[in-house]
Amino acid sequence: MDAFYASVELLRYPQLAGLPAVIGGGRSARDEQLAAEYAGRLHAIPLHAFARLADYRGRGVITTATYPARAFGLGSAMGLMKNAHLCPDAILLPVDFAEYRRFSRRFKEVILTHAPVMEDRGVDEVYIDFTHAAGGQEEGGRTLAQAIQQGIFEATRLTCSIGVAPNKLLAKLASEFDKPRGISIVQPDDVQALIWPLACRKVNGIGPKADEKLKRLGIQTIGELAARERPWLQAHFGRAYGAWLHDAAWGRDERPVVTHSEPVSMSRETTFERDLHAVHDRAELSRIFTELCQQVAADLARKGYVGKTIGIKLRYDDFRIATRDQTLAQHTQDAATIRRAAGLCLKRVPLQQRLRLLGVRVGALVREQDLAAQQPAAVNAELF
DNA sequence: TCTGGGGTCCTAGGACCC
DNA sequence: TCTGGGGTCCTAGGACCC
Repeated sequence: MDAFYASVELLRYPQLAGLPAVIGGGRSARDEQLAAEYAGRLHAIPLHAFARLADYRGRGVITTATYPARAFGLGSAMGLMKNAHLCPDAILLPVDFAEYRRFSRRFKEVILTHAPVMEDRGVDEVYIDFTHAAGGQEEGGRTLAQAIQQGIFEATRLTCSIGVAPNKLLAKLASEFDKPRGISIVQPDDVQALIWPLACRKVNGIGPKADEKLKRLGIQTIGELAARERPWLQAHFGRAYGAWLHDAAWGRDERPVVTHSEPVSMSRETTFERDLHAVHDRAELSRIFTELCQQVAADLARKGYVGKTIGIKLRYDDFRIATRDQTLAQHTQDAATIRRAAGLCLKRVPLQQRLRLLGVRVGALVREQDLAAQQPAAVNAELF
């Protein structure tokens, strides 16, 4: 989807069209106050919008920028405070995940009516298997891609960009060729001309660390990566990742489109408005900790899962991260049980330094009803 | 004036078992 | 005096993605 969060906000507030706006920030008490202050001042801005980016004082990042905001150099994952100077008058809107999820469901429903084999890749992205879908083989896939774009636009007034290719790796690269509203088709023979000139970082799976290392080794583009011998890459990046890098550079990818998957873990975490100290801010920290446990417990219950591994995550004021976890004898979704186990985890971690973030995670998930069916069988097995 | 939240997967060492 | 080989589970950290 093109600038998904921002596009959804533009549907609600068409008066933002053409203006630089960013989605991000949080919902702290101060955010709410700021919003109230602006409510009466700018008739064009909705009640809960924060208006000027320069006036924001929170610790958030930009999740999405409208295309006019991108022209100012604003983009996702940027710190809001740090980048406010790039465009002080940009309008800051709070994230509304519930709304984005509603639109996410709608556009995915449309896709499923055209092509039933779809892999969910998050709120704004999917892989679609065109192989056996109507129009999927016409005009190199363009017929189906156009039908999907049009169907999504009619249902949601949102636009998307589609890449059609022989596999997921290439399709993902192709989808970014012509944003927004683009359709790009990459055939197997196009790898050299269309893919090799791209920066390695464009490949899904080459992140900042790997890209940095590749650059140190004199490799900037995918073509330069393809030119290296497979064993050489394996010597520098490990057997598995080195081989994968080589395959990726040659456009090889055999992964299927996966239509269903089970969650492995659920977590809740929060960055504090100010850094907190385990001793000086004990009460506040404890309150937040309990709340996080209650939230995960509620998430588990709502979705019908129980988990066995309880974990915590801390981010210190210097941004270092520590995690601890503990596996229980039995699966649980109970807030108090999670709180107790998480509390024990917390005791195993150094707490001298100030904390920026606290998180609680429940892993080793099993569906609630599967567990009920499983347990008697386990008891029987032990009898023999 | 620094840098969100919710995930997945991989690696590597150690415990433990047969 | 000299200690295997394979497997699973647990734990901590880290890379990466949306």
